[in-house]
Amino acid sequence: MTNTITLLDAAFRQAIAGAFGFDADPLIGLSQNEAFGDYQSNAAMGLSRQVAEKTGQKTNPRAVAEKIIAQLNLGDMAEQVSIAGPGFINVRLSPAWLAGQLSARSADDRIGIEPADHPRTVVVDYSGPNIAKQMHVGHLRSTIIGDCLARVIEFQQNHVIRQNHLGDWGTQFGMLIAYLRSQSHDADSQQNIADLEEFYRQAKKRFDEQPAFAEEARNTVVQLQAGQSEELAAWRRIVDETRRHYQPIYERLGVSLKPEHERGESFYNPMLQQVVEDLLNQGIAVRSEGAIVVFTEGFENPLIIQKSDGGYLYGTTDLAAIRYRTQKLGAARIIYTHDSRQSQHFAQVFATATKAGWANGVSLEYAPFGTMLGADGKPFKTRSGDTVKLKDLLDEAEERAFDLVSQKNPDLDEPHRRQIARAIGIGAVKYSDLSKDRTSDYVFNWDKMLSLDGNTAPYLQYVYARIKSIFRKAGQQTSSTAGRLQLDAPQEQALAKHLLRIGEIIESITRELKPHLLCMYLYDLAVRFSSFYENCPVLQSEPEVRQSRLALCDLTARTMALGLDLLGIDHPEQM
RNA sequence: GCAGCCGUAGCUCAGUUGGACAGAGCAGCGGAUUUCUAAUCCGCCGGUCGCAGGUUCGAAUCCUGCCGGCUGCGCCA
Repeated sequence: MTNTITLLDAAFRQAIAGAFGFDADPLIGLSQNEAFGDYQSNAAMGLSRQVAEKTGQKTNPRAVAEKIIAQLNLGDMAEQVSIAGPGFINVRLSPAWLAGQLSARSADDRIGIEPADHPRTVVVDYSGPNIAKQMHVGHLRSTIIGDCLARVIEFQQNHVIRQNHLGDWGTQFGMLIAYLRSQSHDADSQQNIADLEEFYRQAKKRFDEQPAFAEEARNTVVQLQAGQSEELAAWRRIVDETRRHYQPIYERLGVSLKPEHERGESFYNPMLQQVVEDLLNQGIAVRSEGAIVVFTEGFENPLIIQKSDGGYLYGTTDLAAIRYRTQKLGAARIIYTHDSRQSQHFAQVFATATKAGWANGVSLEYAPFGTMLGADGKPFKTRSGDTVKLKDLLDEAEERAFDLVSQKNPDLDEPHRRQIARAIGIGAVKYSDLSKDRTSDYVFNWDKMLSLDGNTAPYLQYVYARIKSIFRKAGQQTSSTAGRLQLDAPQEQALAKHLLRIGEIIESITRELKPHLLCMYLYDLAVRFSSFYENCPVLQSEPEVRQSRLALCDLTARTMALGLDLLGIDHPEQM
C-alpha cells in the first residue's frame, strides 16, 4: 500500500500546481510535535518567493499556504488541515481513514509494504574475514550492518548478491605454507584455527629473522599464485579450516552469509594482469618509482596496482571485483560496508573504476562505519590489551543473558532458558551496534545493551513476547483477528499512525543505508505499544473493541517480527 | 604537511538533509501494581548544539576561520 507520505506528496503537489501553475516539492515530513498534527508541508515559506518572482506580486507565506489548502483534496484522509506559524501546513489524519488502512495492511502478507519501484541487482560486499585468523570484534560491524542492509534491500524485492570478499590471498600465505612444510605437517594433519594463528605468528617471526626462510616464503607465494598443486592443496586446507571457524559464527549471529557467497581475493587472481594492462593502455595507470600506479584527483599519493616486484595489491583486486560485479553479475549498485579508515582507499578505487569506464550507470556506494570503543573511549580490547575474539564476545553475551533470564524467569527449564538467552544475548550485541548511526564510533557497554529499559533489543523482544502472551491467553489464532478496526483511545491512534510508517522507513534505509533508522522506528513502536498496553485492556474488553485491539496487537507483532528479522535479531515467543 | 571524519543534557545517543519553543534513553528525584509478562507505565529535573563570524524570512544542520579529538596518507590488507 502506498506510503502516507507519498499520498500526501502527490496531493500537495497537485494542489501547488493548481494554485500556482508550476510543479514544486511540497516538502512533506512528519510533524515534529504531535500537538501540531501528524504530517506537515513546509513548502509555503520557500514558495512565497518563487511566486513573487513569477507573478511580480508579493505574497506572504501564510497566503500561499491558504491558496494551497484551497486546492488541496485529501479525500477522507485528513481530519484537519491547518496553517500555523510562518506558513506550516499541518495535517491530522482521520481515525476512520487510519482504521481502513490498517485493515487492508492486516490482510496483506507484506503488511502493506510495497516493493521497490524498479528492482535492481544490488551487490553487497561485507564481512570479509581473514583466512588463517580468528574473527575478532573488528569484523562485527561490517558483518552485521552489511547483513542488515542486504536483508532490507532484498525485502524490497531487489536482486541482492551477497559477496564475502575473504582475505585469502597474498604474501602471508607463502609464509604460512612454507612454515607448515618446514614443521613437516603432513597433508592429513588437522590444524585448528588457533594453531594456524600461532603458526602464522611463528612464521612471521622466522620470516623477519631468517633470510633463507624469507626467500623460501617468497618462492612459495610464487608457486601458489602459479597454481602449483602442492601449495594450492595446502592453501585449500587452510581456507577450509578457517571456514569451519567462521561459518558457525555466522550461524550463531544469524548472519545470512553462506559459502556460496564467498568470492575471496584469490578469485580475482586470474584477472589482475588484465586489469593492470587495461589501465595502462587507457593511459590511466602510469609507471612510477618502479611500480604501476594510478593518480587520482584530490590525493597526493597514488593507488598502487602493481608493486615493483610484479606483485598485485588489494586495490588491484578491488578493481577486478568491480569489473566482475558490473560485467558478470550485472550489478546496478554495489555497496561496500567497510571501516571508515578505508575511505581514502575506496575513493581512489571508485575514481579509477569510473575513469576506466567499468562503472557506467552503476552506483558505487561506500557505507563506512566507525570503531567499536571500550568504556575508556579507546578501541575495544581485552583487559590485557588483546583484540577481543568474536567467539569470546558472543560467549559472554549469552552467559550474561542466561544469568538475567534465570533471574527473571527461574521456573523455565534450563534448555529453554539457554535458548532464550541466546536470542537475547546475541540480539543485544547486534542491536547495540545497529541502533547507532554507523558513521560514528560507538561505545560498547554490556550493562546498557542487556538492560530491559531503554532502546535495547531485550525491550523490543519483550514487547513481542507480551503480545504473543496475549494471544496464548486469548486461545485463538492470529488469523481470526480480521474485522473492522476502531481507533478511539489516543494510545490506539498513536500506535496506528506509527504502524503505517514502516514502509517509509524501509524505503529510507534502502536509500541511506542506515539500519539505525529501523531500530529507532522499532523502539518507538515498542514505546507506543507499551503505552497502549497499559491503557487499553484487550481481552477484557467488549467483543468489538476486543476484536479491534487484537488486530492492532497482531499487526504490531508482525511489524516487530519483520523489523527484527530484517535486523537479523531473533524474537522468542516467550521471555 | 596533505586529506577525511567528529564535537548536541552528568553519561550513551537521535535530530526526518535549511523549518515551529533542540528530542530520547540511562543516571537522579517523585508517583502507579487485586495487571493481558512491573523485564512495564506516568511525571519532574537537566542543553551558550566546541568558539567566533557569515549566508538566509529561518542555521545544531550550509560557508569561512579558530580550538579540541580521531583517522588515513607508495610498494601490508
